[in-house]
Formats: sequence, C-alpha cells, structure tokens
Amino acid sequence: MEGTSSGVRKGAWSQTEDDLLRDCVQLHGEGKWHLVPHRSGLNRCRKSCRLRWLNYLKPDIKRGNFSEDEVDLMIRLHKLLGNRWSLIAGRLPGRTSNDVKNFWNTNLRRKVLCHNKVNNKENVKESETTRKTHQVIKPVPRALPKAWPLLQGKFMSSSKVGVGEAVSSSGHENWWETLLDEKEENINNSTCFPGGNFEFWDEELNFMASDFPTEGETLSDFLLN
DNA sequence: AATCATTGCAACCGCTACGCT
DNA sequence: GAGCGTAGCGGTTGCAATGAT
Repeated sequence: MEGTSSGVRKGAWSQTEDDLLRDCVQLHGEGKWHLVPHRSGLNRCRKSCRLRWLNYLKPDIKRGNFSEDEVDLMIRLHKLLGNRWSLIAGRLPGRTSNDVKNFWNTNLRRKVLCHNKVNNKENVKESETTRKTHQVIKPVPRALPKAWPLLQGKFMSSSKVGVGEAVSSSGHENWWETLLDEKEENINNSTCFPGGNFEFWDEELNFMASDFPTEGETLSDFLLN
C-alpha cells in the first residue's frame, strides 16, 4: 500500500509520522493543511495529513463499539439527512465521519437492504390489491437547503450548550429530543454492539421502512411525526 | 496446518464548495 | 463574473485480521 511515486509517501502511518503530525497541529493549530507537510517535515500530502488528524489523532476521538443510543441516533439522522456522514458524525460526539460511514456500510446498510427485500416480498401481494388506489412513493433522501440551520452546525453540541440543544431561535429548539422520544425504551437499554440486542435494529429498520415522509409533506411535518 | 472467503477499517481519489483576487 | 487555490466531503479501494473449510 505504501508508495512514493511523485515523491509523496502513501499508505499506513508510522508512529513517528503520527508524532510529527500531532506536534505540528498542537503547535500551529488545526487548519492551513497545505502548510502542514512543510511545517511538520512529513512527506505526505495535505489531504493525507488532514484525514489522519481528523480520523485518528484528534484527542477527543472516541474509539470502540457504537452504543445502542448512538446507533439509534445514527439511523434517525441518516433517515433525515441521507449520506451526509459529516453532519451525522457532528451529532455523535467523538465519532468521525469515516467511522460513521464505515459502521453504516458494514453493519447497517446490509440490514437495510435485507429488510427492504423482505418488505418488498411482503408488499407484493398487498400491492397487487392496492395498486389501483395507492400511489407508490419511493423513499428518497431529503435535499435540504444549505441555509437550513441543521446543516450549518448550529445544533452542534458544545461545552456551553447541551448536546443537540438549539442555539438558534428558528423554532426547532431541542429537535433531537423529539427525534429520540419515539423509541425511548431503546435508549434506556444502552448495551454495546456487537453482541448486543440486534432485535433493536430490526425494530429500527422496520420503523425506517414505514416512516419516510410521503409526497406533499413538508420537512416540519416529517420532524413532528 | 494450509488455504480460501469474509469482514472491518484506514487511507486514497475525485469531486464540489468556498473564499480570495 | 471568472479564475485559481484550498478545504472538505462521500465513494471506493486495499489490506490485515479473523473465521470457515
């Protein structure tokens, strides 16, 4: 995996490289990634440096299994935001977008696909009888306006503001509390994956399959649901 | 014990968004 | 408004670890 074609080192990071990058960021702060390779003396591209810091070296990164409430929140946020991994990760303290993406792709996507297949089979008979009277509306990720506060990190957790607590006065205060209310019983049981309660996922995924907004509903309708 | 298949995760690549001139 | 450079994101790949045969 390693390579130095074009003079830039690739592949897995060594302990020495990690130390150099950590020292550099601690000295100069995050940002100005194009200067980091020069400042640190690393023979890496700026992208590689940034990614290594964000996904691995950053001090507040939480490693290990996702707890049940983290998975719960992830599923709901994914339903709401689609594959906006950075936004989802921003609401899971200590988790990186790469972590969230990997977890979704390895653990949840397969289950979602599986459930969709099962649901499709179960729905075949029903659809044959209801096709004439029901319009089929496919679940699609919401395309949200960039100006929407949720996409601008205004609901981010911080030391002064509680997790998910709204900073703006847009009327979506404490949006995430209601996001979790529906399955509160699952939150109280916060065993860790893997080896945890997988029935919880099944419930969540069934919930997902049935809870996409229908045509004509607004986003606020969906949130209130 | 050896081989093959699967899984999980770190890292890379290509693209878009954004800010500056 | 156009052009350029940088930052950031999501999709994809590569590979080590693990499990199955």
